[in-house]
Formats: sequence, structure tokens, C-alpha cells
Amino acid sequence: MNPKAISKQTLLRLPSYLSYLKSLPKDECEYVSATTIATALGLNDVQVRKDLACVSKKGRPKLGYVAEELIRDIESFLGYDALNDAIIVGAGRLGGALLSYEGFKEYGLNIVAAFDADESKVGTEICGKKIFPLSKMKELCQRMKVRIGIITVPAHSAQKACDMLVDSGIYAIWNFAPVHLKVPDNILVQQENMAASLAVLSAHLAEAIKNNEIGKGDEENDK
Amino acid sequence: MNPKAISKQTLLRLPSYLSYLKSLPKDECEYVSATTIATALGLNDVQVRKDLACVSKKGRPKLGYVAEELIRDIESFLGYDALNDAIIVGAGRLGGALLSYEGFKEYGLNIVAAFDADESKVGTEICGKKIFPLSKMKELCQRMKVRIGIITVPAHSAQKACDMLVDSGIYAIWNFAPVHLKVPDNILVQQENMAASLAVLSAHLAEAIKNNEIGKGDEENDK
DNA sequence: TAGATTGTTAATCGATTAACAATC
DNA sequence: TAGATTGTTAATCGATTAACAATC
Repeated sequence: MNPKAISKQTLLRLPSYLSYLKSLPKDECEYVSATTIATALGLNDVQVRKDLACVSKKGRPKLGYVAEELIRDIESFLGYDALNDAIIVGAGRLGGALLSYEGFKEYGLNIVAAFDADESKVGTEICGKKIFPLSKMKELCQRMKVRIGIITVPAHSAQKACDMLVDSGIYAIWNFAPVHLKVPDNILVQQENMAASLAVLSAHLAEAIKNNEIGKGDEENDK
Repeated sequence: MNPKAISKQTLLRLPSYLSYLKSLPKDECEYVSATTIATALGLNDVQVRKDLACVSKKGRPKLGYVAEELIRDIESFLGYDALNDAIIVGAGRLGGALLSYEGFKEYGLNIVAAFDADESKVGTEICGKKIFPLSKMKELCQRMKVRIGIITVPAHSAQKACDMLVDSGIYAIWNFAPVHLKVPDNILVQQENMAASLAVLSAHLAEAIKNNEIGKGDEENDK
């Protein structure tokens, strides 16, 4: 059914390629090789080549790939060239930060409004984007044909927010609450798991301290 | 050298177990089975059992694991019981949001200060935490024995921020900039890749639209 | 031509899942 | 005892890497 099924790993790596390619000086680098990309990002070159093969045209032996083309192909594959409207549920600190971050437009994400249960927030604006009561969610989503919902409410109300989004006809959810959401099969949930990242950091640090690889402070910098 | 090397995948799942366990009503659930956890989080039960075996005591057949004990063991394994001081480089929107999020303490992360190149921000406070000029970073890190640095600067200055952190004696870096950082071998970088999450969301959505699984809006809700 | 690079096929590696005996 | 659950060993699966012929 799906002719070129792409692995999740590959999908996760594409944005790094994109940002690397964009960081290259345009005039100097018409061609870029998989080996170059791999070295810059600390990856295996065959892996990069396979990833690129999923989304772009063939490279040319000895030269590599046309950088401009690669950028366009990755962007179009990831859907960054078409703007998707999204709403945020939870206009707290994190929600506010996301709401006011202009950079998401580069990724094809356009946050149009926020919703919050807190009546004192309703009616106010963050960066020109209005905060509405939860009761308005369904109507606004359907009228504006919003397909993406972002959850930035506390963990205990995340499932409720999720249910409301689903009921509003949302198709994909980006969840910042550290909770596993239960959704119908046809709804996509992308978990943004900061707690998990933090766990990796924290565990490595704990391990290093236990093994005396680092001191309790900066001793290794002294004598 | 490392007696019980734990897989990165396991490490990433531990926080979900923890948050699930904490969400259980204490009085009702003295014991919790791997099967229950697995079902709740949409995982395989053997996987949960193997993960738990890495960090906790044996479970009891027919009953499961003692919930309280599991919570303690995971927390201690992840180092959440010992508070680590951290600093943030970049006091913009995202940096400010992280700075003012109290919840990190639960994960053993204590953000003590922020640094920013913008002179107009220097001297101000966010949630009682001071913003310092970059020039003060090294001295403060060494004096307070800070081991974790968080990067929330724009992509183009992330490597510079990173170099400064390394020079300041930082041991682990949590990077929110969508850039691959070059660091010495002994420094741990944890990449928080929102662009990658967004890519997954965006690509699935683009695919679904192409396959006509969803309409251009809410038509499927009509007639 | 020689050499860097591509793309593909095969081998390796690691993680997940299945099967099953042991336990309470 | 019967049945739910554990922990372990073996099988499966998928992703990464190695090897190599093809290309410019």
C-alpha cells in the first residue's frame, strides 16, 4: 500500500540534513557529498546516502548531490513548503513560548490561536494570537480547518485536552505533557518527551559521578 | 567495565513508567504488574519486565512489583533524587519558559541562572533567576560547581555557546538549538530536537492528505 | 587513467517479541 | 490446584554498517 515506506529513524534524521545544508554558503557549495554530510553530523555515510535516496534524486558519483535540490526535496518531503494551521491547548509558560516562536513557520507550522481553561487568560493575546475559552475550540477548529493540535497543559489535564482536540476534528497532536495519550487509531500523536531527554542526561551524569569520572566540581581544572 | 549497561531505549522509557506509576492511586495499588503498565502505555509486557529488571528488584509472580519501590528505584536510577544545578545560555522565549518552569526540580534539575549576549537583558530577572553577561559564565560555573548547561540560543550561535560551556567546565549539555554540536569526547550532549518531532508530524500529515485519508478540512464530519 | 563517490547487496548488530519453565 | 505473573532463553525483526561493483 505504501510504495516507499520511510523508516522513522530516517524521518528523524532528515531535519538535521536540512539544517546542515542550509548552513552551507550557497555560492561555494553547489555539490555536497554524503560523506561530507555524514562527517559533519557524526553519522555513517552509507546511512546518509540511503536516507537521501528516500526523498531525493540520484547523486552523481565523484561530485555528490546538488545542495539546492536536496534542500528543496527534503523540505517538500517533510511538507515544510505547505503551511499547516495549528492550535495550542494550554497558554502557560511553555504554551506561550511556542506561541511566540516565529521559527515554526519555517517548518510549515502556523499556530493560529490558543485555548485555556483559565478565565483570566481568556481574551488576552500573546504575540498577536488570541487566547480562547475551551468551549470555542471545536467551532474554531472546524471553521478554520485546523488539523494540528499542540498540548501544553499540565499532565493531569492532558488526556482531557486530547479528547477535546479529537472531538474538534484534529488529525495530529503534538504532546508536550509527560503522559501517554489514548487516541483513536487514525489520530497521530507525536510525543515531545523532555522528561526522557532529561533522564538520559541525568542518568549519564549520575553514572559519571559514581565512576569518579568527574569530581564534585571543577577540581580537574586545577593543578 | 560497565556491569549493567542499560540500553538507550530503556533509559528513554523509564520516565514514562515513572509518570504512570506516580499517577496511580497510592492506597489501591500496592502491587502493579508489568502487564498492566505495558497495556496502559501501549508497550510489550516482556519489554517492560526487562526494563524494570535493569533498575529494580525482582517482581513477585502472580502479584507484580511493589509500586512504591519501583518509583523509588527508577527515581534513584535516573538521579532524580539528587538535585543538579544547571545554567541556561540564551534568555529568549524558550530559555525564559524553561527558566520559569518549576517542574524540572522533580527531575533533579535546578536551573540557577541564565546568560545572554543581549546587554539589555543582563541584570534583569526571570522568576527570581538572574540573567548574567556571557563573560561571567566561567566564573559562576566553577564557583557553583555547575555541571549542566542548557542551550536555548539561535542555531547560528549555538556552537559558540557550547564552546563557552565546555570551557566553563560543564559536563553535560542539553541543546535546544537545531544544530549538531562538536564537543570533546568526555562531554555529553543531549539533543532536544523539536524540528525532528515536527518533521514526523508534518510528514505523516502530508502523506495522509496525499492519500486522501483526510479531507482538506472537516468534510468527513458532514453528511 | 586514478580516485572519489555513488548505490546495492550481504553481513552484522541490537532491540523487540515469542515461547516456556518457574513461582506464588 | 489453576491461573496469573515472573524471568530467561531463543527467534524474529529492523536498522546499521561493511563490502564492492558501477560511474564520472
